[in-house]
Amino acid sequence: MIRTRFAPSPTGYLHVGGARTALFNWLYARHHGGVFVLRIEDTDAERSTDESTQIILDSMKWLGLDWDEGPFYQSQRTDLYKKTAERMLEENKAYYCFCTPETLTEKREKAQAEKKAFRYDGTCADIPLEEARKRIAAGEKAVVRFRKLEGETIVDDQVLGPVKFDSSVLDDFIILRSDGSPIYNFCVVCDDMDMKITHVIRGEDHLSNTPKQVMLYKALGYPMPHFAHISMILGPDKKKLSKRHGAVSVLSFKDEGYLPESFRNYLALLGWAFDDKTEFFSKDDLIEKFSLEHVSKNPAVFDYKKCSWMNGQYISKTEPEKLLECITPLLEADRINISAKPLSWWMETLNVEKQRAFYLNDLVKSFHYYLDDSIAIEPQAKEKHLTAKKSLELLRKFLVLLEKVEPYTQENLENAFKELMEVESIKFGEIVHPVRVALSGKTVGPGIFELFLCMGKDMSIKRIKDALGQ
RNA sequence: GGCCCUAUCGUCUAACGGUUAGGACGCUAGAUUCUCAAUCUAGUAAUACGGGUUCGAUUCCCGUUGGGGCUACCA
Repeated sequence: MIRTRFAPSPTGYLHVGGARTALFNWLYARHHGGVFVLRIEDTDAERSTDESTQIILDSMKWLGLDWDEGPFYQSQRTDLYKKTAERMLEENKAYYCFCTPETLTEKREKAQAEKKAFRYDGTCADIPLEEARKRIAAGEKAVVRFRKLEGETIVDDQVLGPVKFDSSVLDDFIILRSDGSPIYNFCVVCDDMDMKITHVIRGEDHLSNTPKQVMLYKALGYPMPHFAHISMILGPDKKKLSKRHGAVSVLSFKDEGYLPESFRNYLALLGWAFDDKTEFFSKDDLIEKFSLEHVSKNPAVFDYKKCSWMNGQYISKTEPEKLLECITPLLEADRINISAKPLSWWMETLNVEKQRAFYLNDLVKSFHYYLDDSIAIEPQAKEKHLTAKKSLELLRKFLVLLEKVEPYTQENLENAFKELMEVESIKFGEIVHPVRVALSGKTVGPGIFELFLCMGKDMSIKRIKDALGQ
């Protein structure tokens, strides 16, 4: 049975990189009919917050990444870590260290000044356990250090292949703080073992930690999980993607009007590809086709343009019923009254407007010009099409014809335009632009007849009158 | 500084020793007797560099350079 896990630390929102890690773990588990575990790594009491945990949970739900077990909280599992550490102490695989943070910092700075790598010098490595216990009983503070293994450690990575680390680059690292709380590298091993994780899929920033963990597995006599490290996600400047680059939290994409399925699709394409042409994948496609073999090794730059293009593609392919459901809260937030129009009108208008929307918010904006009492005309649009005397004159004449259109159909609207074009001997383009700007306040939008039909006769007349200042 | 990962169009990527190096985003141009940021069509653009191995290297090996990561009583 394949078991994967996503183990974020709740020190902020869930960002793009974390989301992709979660996605790959989830996909791998689902593809193999395995189990996906969620574990919150909150052993850093200083930085972990409940709000962050909630945001992470919300983000995952939005992306549709459902977990089978958890969320487990490391802060509630200290017994496991303490017992394991105690066992290691007894077996002489770990030892108490009384060096103070101050002396350690001093030594580290000195090493840095000499441009040497700092490694713990083993000052306390030979203190007998009994003596150490007496000193602790007497009130001294001590951390627990792991006695590192000698020789070469090989991480057989599922994405990168075998990666060698020499023992000399590591030192006797701390597994328990002086207050008895456990350190990340130690918890991970205890938990992954306890939760029977078979595949550890995580960001490449954890690759350097892996030899430490491999040593712990060996020392503890635990079976080794498979490791798979996926490359970092970069910003346009090729630096690790961060706040500096703009929106990076998953929820901000939600707020910007992304559909979770499109965002998930784009995320999957960052570091993974199925073949040389397919790029649209439904949830089921992703589950069926995902494999670690097709994960690429090199870092990927997050392309906001392609991401929004993909969102636009999804929006235009989405059924209007579904779209209305998605934007209902947004409409309400914008005080647009949904019951002001029949459902059929919403469906028709959504089908028209979805064609060129990139974000759900674009859709919401478009409903303002259909439904608001009055609209603001974009300055540039007004300048270009509603300022020249001739434009206004034509618009005035068109209004007269429009009022007589009955019944209000595309054919009759076309005839109204034709009549004006003949009488004034003008081209379609000369009248269509002023009309469009009058109706919507914008220079771009749906076809003019679609716009008229969705807007309705009364509102169309009102918009033109408003534009003429009547 | 030390250690580790990595290198195909500007970007995401396909090719797993033999292809006119493919697709997508972007960009440019044309089309749409109505707009465009939509749509359609066309075009632009890449194997970082230097050595090997091989009949043959994008592909395998080594080095250089570039990019990234780690180097805490953070995760």
